[in-house]
Amino acid sequence: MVRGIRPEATGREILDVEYCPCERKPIEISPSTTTFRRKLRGQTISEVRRLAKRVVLCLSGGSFVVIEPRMSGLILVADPPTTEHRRVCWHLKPRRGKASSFEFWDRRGLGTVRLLTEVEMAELQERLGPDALEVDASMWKAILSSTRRPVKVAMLEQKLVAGIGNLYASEILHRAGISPQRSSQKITRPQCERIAEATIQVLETAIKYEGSTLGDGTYRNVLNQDGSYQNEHRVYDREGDTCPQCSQGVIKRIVQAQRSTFYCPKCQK
DNA sequence: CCCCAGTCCTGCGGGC
DNA sequence: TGCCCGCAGGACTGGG
Repeated sequence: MVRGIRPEATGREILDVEYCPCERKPIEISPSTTTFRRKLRGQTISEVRRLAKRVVLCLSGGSFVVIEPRMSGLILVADPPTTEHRRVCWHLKPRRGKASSFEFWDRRGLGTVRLLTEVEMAELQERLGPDALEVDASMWKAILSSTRRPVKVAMLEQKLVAGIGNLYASEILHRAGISPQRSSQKITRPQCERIAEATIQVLETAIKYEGSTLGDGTYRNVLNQDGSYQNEHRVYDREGDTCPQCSQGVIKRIVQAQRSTFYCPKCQK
């Protein structure tokens, strides 16, 4: 999302913000919609950054717009098929060859959009663990030593390590050859090395392939095009398939912390 | 502290 | 066919 929106939004002035043009239950936005609009108008987007699973628009005045898409949120710069799920729309000062607006589009409406001060932004960063792409083996060892929860559940805790989602936790552990049910505390140093390596491999490849678009059409890029990482999934949503790693195990689905986990009981120990 | 269930929403596909 | 149910790349809260 950041790579898609960055060339369109960087250096652009915000003329106006439209809030929930779709007539659905409003998504969470803060501060109030009127304050949000008033404080954004006339500001320039100086930079677009990623903060774990969030998209951050850095504003010229020193504040930040933090977009948290959660399950079904998207940022779109092309005209979407419908305006039905358009939740927030940013209108930009026209520039040749660039989109005149972009929007936060969210089918389920679980996503949030917030305007934060520098202090609030710092507080948010403090609540998050280190970014998953920056965590090496010794950091993983320290992180996983701090909890007794199953390793897959721990990997989803954003205060321990930030940026890993449910789908990717299963994929990472499969590539690392570690059971999702193993207690975090029992993960060895060599296993931490495999987790560090697999995390970077999976996340970087998923970014390159522009994410996973599942059956009901979840993630899409800013042009509303499907991603293709779903074709690279080795376990997620592949219950009953033969394990592509060991060619012997059958991929199993279990529930951990109320969320689906997929793994190969044969080669993940 | 840890852990779980419930909650916020909409929409899709499977089973009956 | 129609309906109901489970389930969905997430995160927070409250209670045991």
